Amino acid sequence: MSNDSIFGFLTFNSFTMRKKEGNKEEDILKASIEVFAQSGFYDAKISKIAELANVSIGSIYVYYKNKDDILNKIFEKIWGSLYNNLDSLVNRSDLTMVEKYDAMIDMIFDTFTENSATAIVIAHEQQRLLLRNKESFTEYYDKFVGLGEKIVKEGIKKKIFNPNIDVNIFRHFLLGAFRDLITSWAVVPDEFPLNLVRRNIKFLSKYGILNHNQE
Amino acid sequence: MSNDSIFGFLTFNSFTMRKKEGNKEEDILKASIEVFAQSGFYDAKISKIAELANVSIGSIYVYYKNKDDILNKIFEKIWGSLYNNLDSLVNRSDLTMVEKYDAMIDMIFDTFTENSATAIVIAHEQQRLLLRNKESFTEYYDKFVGLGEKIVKEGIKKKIFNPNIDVNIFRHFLLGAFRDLITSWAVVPDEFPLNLVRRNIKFLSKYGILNHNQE
DNA sequence: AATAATTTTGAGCAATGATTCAATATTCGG
DNA sequence: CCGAATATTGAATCATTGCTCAAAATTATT
Repeated sequence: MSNDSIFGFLTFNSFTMRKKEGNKEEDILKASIEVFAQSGFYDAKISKIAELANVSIGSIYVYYKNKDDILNKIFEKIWGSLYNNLDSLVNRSDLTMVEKYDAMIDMIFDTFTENSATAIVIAHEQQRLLLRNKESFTEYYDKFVGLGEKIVKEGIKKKIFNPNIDVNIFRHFLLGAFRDLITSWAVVPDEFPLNLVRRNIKFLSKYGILNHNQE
Repeated sequence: MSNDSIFGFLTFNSFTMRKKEGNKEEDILKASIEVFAQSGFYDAKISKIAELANVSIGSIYVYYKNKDDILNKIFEKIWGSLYNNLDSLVNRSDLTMVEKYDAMIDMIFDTFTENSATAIVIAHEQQRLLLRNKESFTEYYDKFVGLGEKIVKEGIKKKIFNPNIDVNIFRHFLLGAFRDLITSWAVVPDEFPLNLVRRNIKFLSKYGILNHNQE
């Protein structure tokens, strides 16, 4: 009974506790991302996910409540990651506002291109989920957006960004543009060389928001 | 036999031809747009559409081959309308390039805001349909995009627009931004006053593409 | 009014695919 | 190797809903 401890009451009945093999939970999530990206949420078959994850159908329901739950976990994970990355960026004082803005774009860009299947899933399903789940469908998504707006507002206060721009509208403008471009890239990568897309997003969005270019 | 004429061979067997009442075909389309916008294509029930259109379930299948067919007709109609409007704009020689560009934005904006439910349907389903139907899912959509690119290219040739911008990327940038903003407006109109959205789209997109603002 | 043609109807068929759960397999401490 | 606890399985269940089609209703013609 080597697992005994004075804090034993805090642990799950820890002896005769069988360890789960491999990491089915993660395998299922990865497979789901692929299948959702390929077929869209509604045409995605649980059986196909099970097959791809090398797991039985029943196992899926051990780790996830249902099909929707899988989708939610996918969002939770990617927006959590984006939030954390943006969080460590937002308070850096060694960057100018423009550098910070560029870094934000790079960060979003990198995250999505490194997870292109997830990007497709988000591009396809997020709008619908936001509607269904009117109030905050993901804690992290809201936090992420909050941080993004913070950067833009800071830029406005420092008169680097155009104060006539509505921050909320700019947010949708940028994320919307992002979404279409990332999806297009993920579907036909050859038509959308990454460097080109990144450069264009930066240029187009920046010179729409910089004070620079006022009449 | 008052319907007889020397062109009688051109008419359908015109006697004993019963006229259909009202306009079920259109009623069904309108109801579908509402239901699709409300619930999304997959959660939309044919029975609900029938109810809203004041029509029996069976009638729907007289006018449309199946559920997908209805969606296609919705796209065909809105993109056809957009194409026609843009077509009469593209060759006008009484406008400067900037005026023409602004008019294009206004035209898209007006069409979508006058048909906000359709706008939501497009925002939600188009990506998926484009994927599924890789090659040209709507004749009019492709034509519309072609005209849009023509305007931008003309602007570039006249050195009004920045020649370093990739036209294809700019197209996705603009339409993507549009999509998110129109959807957001349609869902929570109070948070997105139309005039403000329109002005911001124009400003943000223009000053990203005008030669004006180069460093 | 009778007939014929067309339109409308909606209960029920059929297919689909998410989810369940009783049975089986695996692991672990002893 | 045993027994207890946990993990895995996938055939069977169950609910859902798109779509069909035989019957009923409507309209036009004579």
